[in-house]
Amino acid sequence: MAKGRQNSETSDFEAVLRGAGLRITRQRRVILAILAEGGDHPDALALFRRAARQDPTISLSTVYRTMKVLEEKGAIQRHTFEGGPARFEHVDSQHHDHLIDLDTGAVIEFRSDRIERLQEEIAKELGYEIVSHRLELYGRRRKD
Amino acid sequence: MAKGRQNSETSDFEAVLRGAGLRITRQRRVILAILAEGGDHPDALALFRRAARQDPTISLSTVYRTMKVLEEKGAIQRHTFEGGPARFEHVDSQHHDHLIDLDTGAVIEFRSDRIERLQEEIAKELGYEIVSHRLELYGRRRKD
DNA sequence: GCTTTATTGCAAATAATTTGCATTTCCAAA
DNA sequence: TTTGGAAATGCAAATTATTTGCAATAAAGC
Ligand SMILES: [Mn+2]
Ligand SMILES: [Mn+2]
Ligand SMILES: [Zn+2]
Ligand SMILES: [Zn+2]
Repeated sequence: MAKGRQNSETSDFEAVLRGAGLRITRQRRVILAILAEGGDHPDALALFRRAARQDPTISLSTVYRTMKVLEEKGAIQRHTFEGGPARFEHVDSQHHDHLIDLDTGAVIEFRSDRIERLQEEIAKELGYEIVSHRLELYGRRRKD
Repeated sequence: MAKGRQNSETSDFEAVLRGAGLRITRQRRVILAILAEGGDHPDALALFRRAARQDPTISLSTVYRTMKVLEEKGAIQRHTFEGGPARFEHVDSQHHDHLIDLDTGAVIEFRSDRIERLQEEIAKELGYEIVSHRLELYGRRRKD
């Protein structure tokens, strides 16, 4: 199941690259596979280290460059949670926002159609069209 | 009116500093006055330049250091809008979120109790207590 | 005024990310 | 298949934003 998913995701990525007239290099394949499998939110260095296990010739520059180009193509998303470097995630499923556990650093995903709708309303009232947004909750487990 | 406001705000700041056992220096007074009057969201460099007009001896380091200490004391807020350095604002009125005009860079403030409430609900459902949050809308004026 | 200690300015250090350039690799046309 | 040229890579150096060490300065309380 992870295997099947990885393959299809990887192919999606290749489709994205090809569709954008970009080349499919060994290092891009490795990086993309990691993002697709992982399902988490690694930063550039984490991504680099994981990638280096599969391809020791890969460089941090390439990770950064790949993230930039993939972000432009809409294949990944870049997050900059408070304090800390940018983190990346594979864009496959629907949009979601994040809750960061201040104690563990865990990133929890959630989605609220009501909030999404309210944002649109607010923007409209102000005479604006939303291009993107960012909603992050920072909190701690409630002890009951 | 701007005069009266400035005075009271400045005094508030001094109270915050005094209360925290911090010293009220010439440079802090200048920086704080600028934030209180301005009502906008300058970054460290902008703050430094404005401050330098009133006190040419001020340094960028001091601006950064002052922002850090005031943030810890809750007297100011730090924002990190997409791309671009941290920006600061005086905390006086009630909480609000921001909409950034992608074309002009303008920062528009808004507040929605409904969204605030929904955030709480979501966190609660996930078993969390919100400590802080960040909601930013990025958009452009709608042409009608 | 004098003493103590926080604060400052300056320069150097750090952290994250980007960029210039020579070299390698992809890929599609032959 | 081979091959030519453009795109991508690795490495080192550059940038950007912010922090920090340290000697000098200046608040605050006496
Ligand atoms: Mn996510
Ligand atoms: Mn604001
Ligand atoms: Zn959202
Ligand atoms: Zn809010």
